[in-house]
Amino acid sequence: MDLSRDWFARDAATVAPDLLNKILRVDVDGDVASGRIIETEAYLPDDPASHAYNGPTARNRVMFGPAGHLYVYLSYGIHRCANVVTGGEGSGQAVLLRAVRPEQGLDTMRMRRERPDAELANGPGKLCQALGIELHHDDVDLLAGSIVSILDDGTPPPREPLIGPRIGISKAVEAPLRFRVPSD
DNA sequence: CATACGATTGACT
DNA sequence: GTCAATCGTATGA
Repeated sequence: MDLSRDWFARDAATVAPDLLNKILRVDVDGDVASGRIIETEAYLPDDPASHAYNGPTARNRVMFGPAGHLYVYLSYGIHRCANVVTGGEGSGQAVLLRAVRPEQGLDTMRMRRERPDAELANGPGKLCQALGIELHHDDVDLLAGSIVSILDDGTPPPREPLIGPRIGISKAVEAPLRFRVPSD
């Protein structure tokens, strides 16, 4: 079932572990690919590592919009990274989707990635390539039955997620804001 | 206008 | 383990 706007409007550090075991589903012209979210990172307001730290810009404006929208940006000029906007409108926070376990549309993902199954979506850029998330999906509303949506299939988040430091950043390096499903 | 640098990945030693 | 690819964005002249 769909999640509510209020569910996404909570703090990023609360939503991030709650997103574990939810389903990320992308429908590109009827070609459906989905996966179970197994790793996330929270980017908070007043967080030096966050794109939103210096206020709204053309790139990060979606982070300051309504919760439950998708924020997609170009990483290292090559890859795409997908985030879920959280918190109250204007607060500028989001949760980075770092890894999913492929569920539906495995053949499509293999075509897009041409990699072993274990490496189809085990990274933020890989997940976007496998599921078909593109830059033009920036600002898509995940609740409106859109091209990209996040669904709750009844699987609860892990009671004790693995918690660690965030990856690939140079500021606030030690903050324990990365969450992962154990043994996955 | 010039330039430095990524919320990464994949190939290679 | 190391390192190049590749370009939009931020920052400063």
